[in-house]
Amino acid sequence: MTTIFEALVDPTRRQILDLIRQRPHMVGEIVDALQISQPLASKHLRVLREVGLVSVRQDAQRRWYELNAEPLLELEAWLKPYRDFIEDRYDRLETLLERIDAEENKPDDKT
Amino acid sequence: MTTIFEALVDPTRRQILDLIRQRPHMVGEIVDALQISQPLASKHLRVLREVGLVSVRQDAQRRWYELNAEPLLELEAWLKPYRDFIEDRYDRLETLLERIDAEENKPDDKT
DNA sequence: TTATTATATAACTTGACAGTTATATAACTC
DNA sequence: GAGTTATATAACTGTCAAGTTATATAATAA
Repeated sequence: MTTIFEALVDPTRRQILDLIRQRPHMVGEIVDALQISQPLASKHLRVLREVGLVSVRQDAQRRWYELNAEPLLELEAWLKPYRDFIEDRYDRLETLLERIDAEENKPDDKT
Repeated sequence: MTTIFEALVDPTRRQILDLIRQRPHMVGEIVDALQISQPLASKHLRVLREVGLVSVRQDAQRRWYELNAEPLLELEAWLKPYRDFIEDRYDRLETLLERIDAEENKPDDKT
């Protein structure tokens, strides 16, 4: 089983995703656009299929690959606690700054 | 240069991040918690340092590693257009359903 | 049917990286 | 100082995955 992380670690696969995000592409188009060999494209597309990031529509000999972004929600979910972590830190900083500000404007401040 | 994707592809490194997200950990604690060898922990921590995901605070012989989540914002940024893609599809589906609904309740509907 | 077009797969090569063992560094304790 | 504790690094091994070349499959066109 391949994780979403493994699927995304390869830069060529990320380029493929960027491409088909615009519109479905057939294999030949991907090969031309990314200047890679045809077997390599097929191989990468297989990995992307396996994790459900692309789906295929057959049309004669051609195969149109299109993006299926839903599996990326798993990555979103993974990120969530880290986003919270950042926000937490930011909130604490804000509180600290407010406290300093309050201190500077105390009523008994004689400056 | 290591990308954020490369840093995150290794499950052990993700475990380390999950750990130190709770609170800073020293190397020995990570070794114990994840049941990995000490050199391996050091090696992974090095990678995480290189991409800026952890920072270190020295305390005698100990080194406290803490999370620095900011680099993950790069991943967020990468995800953005894909999130938009999903939303777009959802919106179109909604519009379609509304249209079907309107069709079913046309004034000249004789059902 | 034969030739052609489009894609997938098999077999192989190579490089990179996870993990190991052994050793270095460096600070503390006695 | 000598020994101990905590971590980093060097050198090595094995595995796995990216990329290549050659070939298979399968639909179309002639």
